[in-house]
Amino acid sequence: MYYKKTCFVLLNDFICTFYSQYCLVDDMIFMILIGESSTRTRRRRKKSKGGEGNGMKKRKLSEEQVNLLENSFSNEHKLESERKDKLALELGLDPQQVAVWFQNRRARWKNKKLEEEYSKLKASHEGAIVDKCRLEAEVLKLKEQLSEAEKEIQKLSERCDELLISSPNSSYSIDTDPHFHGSFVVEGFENLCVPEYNYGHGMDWVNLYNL
DNA sequence: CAGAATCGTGAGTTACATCA
DNA sequence: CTGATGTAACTCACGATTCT
Repeated sequence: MYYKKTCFVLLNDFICTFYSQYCLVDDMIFMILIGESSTRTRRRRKKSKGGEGNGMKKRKLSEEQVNLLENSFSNEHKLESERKDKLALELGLDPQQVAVWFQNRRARWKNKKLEEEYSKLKASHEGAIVDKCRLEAEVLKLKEQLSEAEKEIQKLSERCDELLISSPNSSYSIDTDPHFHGSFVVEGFENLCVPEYNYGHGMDWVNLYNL
């Protein structure tokens, strides 16, 4: 049986090759599809006028048939030979039709699954973008706060300089005042630890905490 | 073991039916 | 009537299994 089918396919291949070479294209014969995108050649099915010709007229499966097929598909996506024959008998269809239906149904199922997966990934991606925006806004806000703090420190530093210049002979000096040894505290920055060696004019230490 | 035949399947395509 | 869409049917390639 398959031998006959193979012979038919081979014969078709021969006919197609022949006609493609000699460009004898007729509505009643197969044509060769020469695709640019594909390396392999495909036979183009001829249009069946009124359901005659090589193939049976395409007919829609009844609701009952589809329901039964769907039921069977939900149980098992693969179709063994026995099940195929049994289903075909039950549905009054050709086993080949059942096989084709399962084949197409698997393709549809796969497409649907891909679409669902894509939707999930898209939603997750959009969520990540929202998070990113929120974090960027937070970073901006923190940078502003830091800038304000720097300005405040700068002001204090300048004030210290002024005090030193205005009273050079005063016994009240940074060197002698124990309050200026070690770290000092700026209002609102109690937890900020300033290194002892660098509380002069420079703001370099601040950069240590810069983002 | 090699090669041919057979079978099942995925991927891609075509043609037809249906609907807005 | 027409274009879009869904789907049955088809083609091809390929891997696995069976046969010779």
